[in-house]
Amino acid sequence: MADNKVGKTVKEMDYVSDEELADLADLFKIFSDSTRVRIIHSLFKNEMNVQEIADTLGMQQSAISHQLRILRQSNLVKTKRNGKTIIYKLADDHVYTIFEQGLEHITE
Amino acid sequence: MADNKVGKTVKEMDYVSDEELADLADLFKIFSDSTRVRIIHSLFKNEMNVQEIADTLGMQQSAISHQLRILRQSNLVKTKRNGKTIIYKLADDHVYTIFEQGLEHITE
DNA sequence: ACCTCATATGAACACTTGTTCATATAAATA
DNA sequence: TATTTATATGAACAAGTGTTCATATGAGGT
Repeated sequence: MADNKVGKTVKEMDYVSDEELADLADLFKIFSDSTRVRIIHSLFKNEMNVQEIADTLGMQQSAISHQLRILRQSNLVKTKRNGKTIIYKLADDHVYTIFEQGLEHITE
Repeated sequence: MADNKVGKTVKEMDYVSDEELADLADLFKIFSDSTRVRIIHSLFKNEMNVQEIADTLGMQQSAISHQLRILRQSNLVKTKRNGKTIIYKLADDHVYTIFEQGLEHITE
């Protein structure tokens, strides 16, 4: 801790394995596409079905569906059925914090 | 705020422009490569010159130098000269917080 | 001033990624 | 059960990315 140049820690950052660091990179890779970022951001306010998301972003249903699959596989979104449509919502609010930190870095 | 599904905010997440969201994606894109993540992580402990980083990661000097250029252009690392070598250090400790949040998400 | 050597750069390559278009799938409702 | 329709999927393509190899650059030390 004493030789830690960047100050206090919440989770200790020493001794993180290369595998964990690779997983970390994979997580950030999901946030590295603006379509996915816009999808996530739009889900902060309301849960939505696929077509609503597509309409909100002004993109094709297929493109959105492909991206939703990636978000699903990473357990970042959850789904539930409502009649004929499938409604997407964020899996947890961890992403919110990560986005906040990122935005703070950008707008400084 | 009342209709915010994910709870309290530090920085308000409503009304973020598409341009800001694109910038956010670009920031995460930098963290989406495991080499860059490993470089950043190794700089948490000590500042290092290019060859030291390459040796630490077991990679070629050229590969590291290419990645350091990306980190430099994003103002994530700073350089100073020490004799013949150029020493890299993190520009600020914002990255540390972002990494922590990411690691917490992974290890939960 | 001239080497030396650490770092930076450019071209080439294989690999990955996001979108579109066309179509398959499957649950709902008549 | 048949039909409808929202969503998912696969192939194809263009664009982007990270590494290697070879070489340029330029500041340091003599």
